[in-house]
Amino acid sequence: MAQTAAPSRRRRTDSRRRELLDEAAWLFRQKGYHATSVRDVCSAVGMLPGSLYSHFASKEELLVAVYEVGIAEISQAVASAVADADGPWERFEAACTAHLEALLKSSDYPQVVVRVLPDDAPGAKDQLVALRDSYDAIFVPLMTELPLADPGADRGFLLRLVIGALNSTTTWFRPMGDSPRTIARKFVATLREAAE
Amino acid sequence: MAQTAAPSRRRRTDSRRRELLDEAAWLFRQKGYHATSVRDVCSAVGMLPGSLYSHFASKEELLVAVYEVGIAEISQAVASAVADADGPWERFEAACTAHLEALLKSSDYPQVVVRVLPDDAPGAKDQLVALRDSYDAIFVPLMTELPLADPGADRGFLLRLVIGALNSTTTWFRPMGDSPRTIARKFVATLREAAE
Amino acid sequence: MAQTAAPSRRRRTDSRRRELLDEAAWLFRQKGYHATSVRDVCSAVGMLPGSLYSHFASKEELLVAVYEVGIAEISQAVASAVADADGPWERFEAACTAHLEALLKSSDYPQVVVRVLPDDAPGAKDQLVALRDSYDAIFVPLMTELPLADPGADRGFLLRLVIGALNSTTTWFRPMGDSPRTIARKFVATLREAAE
Amino acid sequence: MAQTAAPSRRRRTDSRRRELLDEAAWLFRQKGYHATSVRDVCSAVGMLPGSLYSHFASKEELLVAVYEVGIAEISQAVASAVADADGPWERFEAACTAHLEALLKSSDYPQVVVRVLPDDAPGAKDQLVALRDSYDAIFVPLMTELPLADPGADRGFLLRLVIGALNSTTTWFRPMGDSPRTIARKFVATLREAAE
DNA sequence: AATGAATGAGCGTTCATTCAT
DNA sequence: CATGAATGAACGCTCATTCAT
Repeated sequence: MAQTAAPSRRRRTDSRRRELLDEAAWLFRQKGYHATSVRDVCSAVGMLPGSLYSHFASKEELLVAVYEVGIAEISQAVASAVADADGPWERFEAACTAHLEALLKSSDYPQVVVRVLPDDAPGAKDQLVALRDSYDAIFVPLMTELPLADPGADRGFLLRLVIGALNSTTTWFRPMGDSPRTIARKFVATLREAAE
Repeated sequence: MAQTAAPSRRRRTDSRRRELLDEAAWLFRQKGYHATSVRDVCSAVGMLPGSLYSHFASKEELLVAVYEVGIAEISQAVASAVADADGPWERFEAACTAHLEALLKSSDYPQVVVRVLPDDAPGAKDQLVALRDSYDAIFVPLMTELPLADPGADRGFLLRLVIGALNSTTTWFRPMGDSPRTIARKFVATLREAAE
Repeated sequence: MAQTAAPSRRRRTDSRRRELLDEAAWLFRQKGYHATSVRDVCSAVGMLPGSLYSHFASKEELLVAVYEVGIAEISQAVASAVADADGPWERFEAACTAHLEALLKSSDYPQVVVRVLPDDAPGAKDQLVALRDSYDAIFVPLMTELPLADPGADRGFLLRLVIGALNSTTTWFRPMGDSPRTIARKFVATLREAAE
Repeated sequence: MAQTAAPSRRRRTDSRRRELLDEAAWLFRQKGYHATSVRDVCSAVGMLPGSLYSHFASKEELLVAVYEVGIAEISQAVASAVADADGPWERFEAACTAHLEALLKSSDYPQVVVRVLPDDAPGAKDQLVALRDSYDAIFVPLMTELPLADPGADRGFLLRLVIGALNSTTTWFRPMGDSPRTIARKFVATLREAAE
């Protein structure tokens, strides 16, 4: 009974932080990092510019936090999709589907990872690169187990192209057209024909 | 006699303009549009910030000019490569090779087209989008004539993925590794196996 | 029984207040008043910035409190040194020695009085000036009783120069060089020769 | 005739810079470095805050420029006073008189050197210390040639006390009281009696 | 007594751009 | 064509302080 007080304060605090993150994710995705000012983010959640610094030490740290959520969301989506699939091609397609759905639906966070380059925040570059790498690592075993016609194919090379192709969908995807799932199916079908 | 003065003056002017373009291309490619200031560009060519406006009406117009050169360079490279090739797959591979070479070698201009999004310069967005589209148009007939296993395949969709994959090379390409030509050959070989 | 709680709590409170004072003295002496933030002081004692206001009404009042300790320490040192000395020159030298030792050894408080000007805290200026004056007053009788060669000398004027000279030692004193006591002896010896 | 155009522009430019310097000197002297904002300085000369940066790269560089003028003024005053005097004590007194007059009359610049500590501008500390040292160096030969009763006296030590005493006059000097010249005469007379 | 989120004002500085010279 | 001082707005951030908890 009496316990509700503390959690409620904590919840309100967390919710303010979350509001800032959500708004930053939206703006970073939409306008990019440099074109989004701290004032933009704060005024969108009804705060004064200085108040952001109760939650994040700097604009760069805010970006890192958005990146972390983005990577967490897409990583988790891919990991759980892969866990449910049987067979190497099926796992690969499941991963691509999950990747595209995370990227193209609802949440803004994963798109920030694609749009905002680590170079945009020099002081946080290493953290951002590490986060990106940690995600790419998920795909490596999936790629490795793929039974390709040419077993000596450069799979690291192919993986980079695959991710490049998938991420480029963010620039032309429209909700009215093919769904992320359909895009992924078409994409993998093309590759699979090539490989077998 | 008296006419010689004008051309020589014009030539000097053009060369200053070209210096600004070259420097802007280098900086936009390296740091992006927002992270590059008019000051950066001017001081790199030994000018004061205000002097840029003798050559370009605004920073956005400077970007448009860089875009134009970038599109012109890569378009011309692709067009002439395609003209020299026989057969649909050969033409397609020639186009991809020329695209990658234009993107990854020597000139900074084409990379600016890939790195700087039209959204970064709202006032020039339409021009930038039109330039991008004019380039993509070159690939459409090449894609159309490709003899795919599934003749009903969505070729517009495939084209976007292909260009996305090719452009993503800018983020990981290193001069010490595979050459652009090699990358293109591997890439097309994979697709060709898939298609036939 | 029940009374023991209160004193112990009070003691804890006092100790927190003292920690803040000590840290403020150190920082005001080292970096000056304006260059020291409330944050600096609080974080150095493991408090949050707002918590200072449980102990002091404002940053200016904190400065006043530090000043008070500084004046108290140096006044007491000088007074007790003077009490132990015989003869006007001896008393004067004892005062100078005590002044320099208070200023240059261990405690940070008296140095704050020298470094931080009353003007730095406009709202507390009068209090700070009064504290400084109360200290200078200790020297007045010592100066008055000094048997100078020229009995009509302007002793108020000399006193200000003496204190100015003594206080300037804070800018160049190094613990490895002459001790405060030695500096004082040399200094008074010079003056004494002049006077007699 | 035609030459007047260029100089007049230059003169106006220089005069804006000089206005900024004068105002900065006044404010730094009056309120200190930290308590004076760039906005204070600019608005006092009818400029916008950003416009200062056409003349000085930073607030610290503005301080350095003020310091330089202050050191130049007082150095030149002392040097020319010394050149006109005969005899070691006469030269010493001339130097003290010039020092005090430079410090206490008309110009604000030299007082800034006394009031603002090198520590206040960490990025410019070395320059400020070097400027201070360059001034002190002027006094060294004057001190060295002084025929003291104790020829083995620590003249470096005495010099620091002398300068400390002289500079402390800035805190209590009032134009209605003794003139700088009178203060210097009294001061040197005291020392001279001591020495001979 | 202490927290910590929030305030409101202000900081030093940079920006793209203008314009008289 | 180029200068360079100036603009006006905005930048990321820090400040002393408040107050509900």
